Amino acid sequence: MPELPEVETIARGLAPQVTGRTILGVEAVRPSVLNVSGPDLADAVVGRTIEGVRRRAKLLILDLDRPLHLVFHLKMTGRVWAGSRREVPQTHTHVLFDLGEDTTLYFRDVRRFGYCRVLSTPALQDWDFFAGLGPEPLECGCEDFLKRIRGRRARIKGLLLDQRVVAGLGNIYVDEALHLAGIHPARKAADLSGRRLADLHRAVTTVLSKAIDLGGSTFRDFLNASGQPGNYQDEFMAYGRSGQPCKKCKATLKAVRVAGRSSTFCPCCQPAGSTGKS
DNA sequence: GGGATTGTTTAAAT
DNA sequence: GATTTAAACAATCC
Repeated sequence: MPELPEVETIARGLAPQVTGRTILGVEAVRPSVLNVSGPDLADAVVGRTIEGVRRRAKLLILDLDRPLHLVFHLKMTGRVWAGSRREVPQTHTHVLFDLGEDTTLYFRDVRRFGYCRVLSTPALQDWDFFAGLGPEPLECGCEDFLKRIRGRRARIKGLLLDQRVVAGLGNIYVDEALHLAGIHPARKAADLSGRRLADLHRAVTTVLSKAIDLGGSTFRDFLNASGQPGNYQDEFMAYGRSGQPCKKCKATLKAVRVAGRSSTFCPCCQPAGSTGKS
C-alpha cells in the first residue's frame, strides 16, 4: 500500500535510472490498466524522452517531452521499477517500457487496482482528481493545515485520509501521526483546539519525514525502484499493532473502525473524550 | 470460500 | 449547495 513516503522513495530511486532515456518500445500485456489502447499508448510515447520523475500525492509521474505525462497510481500492490531488458516478467506485470541500453521499465500490480495513464499537460490539469488534490503535507504550513481542518464536524481520521484536504496520507501514516499527536481517530475536528491541531500538523510532518528517510515501510510487499524493502515498519507505534502493548505507555492497543478503515490506537495515549493532552 | 485488505468514486443523508 | 457518511468497487490472498 504505497503511500506518500513509499511513492517518494520510488520516485527518488527511479529518477537517476530513467531520466534522459528515450522510450523505444512499449508492451501492453494488459491494456485494461491503461486509459488508452496498447497501440495508442505506443503511438503516444515511443520516441519520447523521459525528462524527469516526480511524485504528487500518491501519484508517480514521469514527465516526457512533447510534453506528455505517464501517471501511475499504485493503489495497494502496484510496483514500478527499472530492470534488465532480459528480466523474465513476473506474473501480473501489465506494461513494459523498453528504454534501451538493456533497461526496461516495469509496471506490475497483483491486485490490478492500480493504473497507468498517459496524459497531455492540459488533460492532467483538467483531471478532476488531480486538480482537486489538497496541498502536499510536507509543504503545507501550519496555518493552512488548520484552516482546512479546524471547525469541521467530520472525524479527524476521515479528514486526514481525504486527499482533497491534504494529499498523500493513507491508513498507515494517519494512524501513526494520530498516535504521535495523542489524538483518538474518531475525534471530531471541531472538538480539537488549535493547539492540538498544531500538534497534529507537527506529528504528520515528523512521521512522513522519518518514513522518507527510512525508505518507506515494507510489511507485505513494498519494494523500491531497486527492489529493496523500506525500514519504517520497525518504527510503527500503532498501525497493525492491535493487541500489542503501546511502545509509549504499555497499554494494550485497540482497533476500531473509523471512516470505514481499521484504525489502531492507544486508549491511554489517545483518549476518546477529552481534549487534554496525553 | 468468506473475510480482510485499500484508495477512490458514487450515492445517499444531513 | 456544501459537508459528511456509508456503501460499492477493483482482484487477490489466506
